[in-house]
Amino acid sequence: MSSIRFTIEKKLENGLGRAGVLTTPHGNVETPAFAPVGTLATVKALSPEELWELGAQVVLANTYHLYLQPGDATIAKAGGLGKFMNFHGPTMTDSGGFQVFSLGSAYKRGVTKIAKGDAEEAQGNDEHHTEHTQLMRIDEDGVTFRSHIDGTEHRLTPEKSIAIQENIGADIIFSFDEPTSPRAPRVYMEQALSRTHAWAERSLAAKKRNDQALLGIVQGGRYHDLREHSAQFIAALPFDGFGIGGSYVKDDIVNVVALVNRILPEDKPRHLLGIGEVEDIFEGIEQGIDLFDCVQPTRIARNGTLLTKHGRHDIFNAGNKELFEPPEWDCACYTCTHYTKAYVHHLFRAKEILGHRLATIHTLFFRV
RNA sequence: GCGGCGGUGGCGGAGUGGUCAAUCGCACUUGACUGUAAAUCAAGCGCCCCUGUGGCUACGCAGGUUCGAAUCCUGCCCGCCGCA
Repeated sequence: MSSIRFTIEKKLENGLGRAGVLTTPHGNVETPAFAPVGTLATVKALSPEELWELGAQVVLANTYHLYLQPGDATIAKAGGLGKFMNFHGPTMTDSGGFQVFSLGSAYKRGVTKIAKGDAEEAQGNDEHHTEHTQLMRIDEDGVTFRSHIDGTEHRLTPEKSIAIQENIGADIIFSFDEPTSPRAPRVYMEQALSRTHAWAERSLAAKKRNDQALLGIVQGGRYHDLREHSAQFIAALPFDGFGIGGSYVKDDIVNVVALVNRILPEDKPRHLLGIGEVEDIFEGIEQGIDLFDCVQPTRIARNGTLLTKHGRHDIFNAGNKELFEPPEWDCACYTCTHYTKAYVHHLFRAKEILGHRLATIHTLFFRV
């Protein structure tokens, strides 16, 4: 018996796309939906009320970060994530798997999970893959890492990740996985994939609470045959839904998603982890994705880039100085109905906090 | 008037005989950002072009010493401080 219910209400005639409703203990999510990322139990720069008002239905927080601070036991005492951060809607937590990548093979190397260029280019072996400064050490059983905050050593395993996520208490949780660099050698991706699969089974076995939905994560990097194998393996396990994770070549994301979604069971929700940008979302929806999360809108907004129908708008640029018009003319968000580009530009120049808030409100409204 | 200190790129401020178009910070210009190590990071920032181990002009002004001066000497101008 799953703690969530997923109902498909409409489907594309010739394709994988669908719209539905995901019912959780903390309310419904009309899918497809975008989950703003609130890593540390806060979507940076916004209050939960503002988040709700701009249309966010669900928030994703992070296991690794909340385990380090304030500690999952504290959140449990507070009554769980939603109560702790005063967000009354559905919540989810990533398993900490992504930090195996971001603090591991990607650490201090300017590597992201998405390789630009084409598939051919990305084939290049990553010679430094195993030997450079990183905060993670991976073995078959789990991961030993050093806190990026104070350097203390910690251990994360599938069992530990699930225990922490049960303490945090989100409605939807994820299995512990190992995303790889898009440039990692195939041999390494195969090893990582078999770990991810073993960890998926252990995550399921470790689960105790029955009021949380556990989603299994499909990996396989940029290799289609590995993706296919992974989708089949994960689909066969009794998860409440699925996450698609890992690394891609930019233009190939849509193909990987289509490939995986043709294999995953139709009646369970599918979450495309950490994606994405505007085009990625349109393509993902078309290929049957129900849920997205991504740091991109909140991060670029804080760094001065607003998203609009007409593309990116860098509010920091000098040209905005005397543009006394809304960031986007026909936008109904709080920022656009009350403030001008000139003002938001001024706030960014002056390093005023309100600038980050107004930029985030607009860009997240646009994305959601 | 005398004495002391000081005048360097938009600003602050290094440098005190050669490797100086000149450390660094700020400001400015532009770019990046995809399960947040991120209110972060990167590049540029005298002028010119064939964009380079390229050319030219620069360290208050004018002279001088030296193979070579932002750096030493002389005079002048300006600022601050002290004494008259």
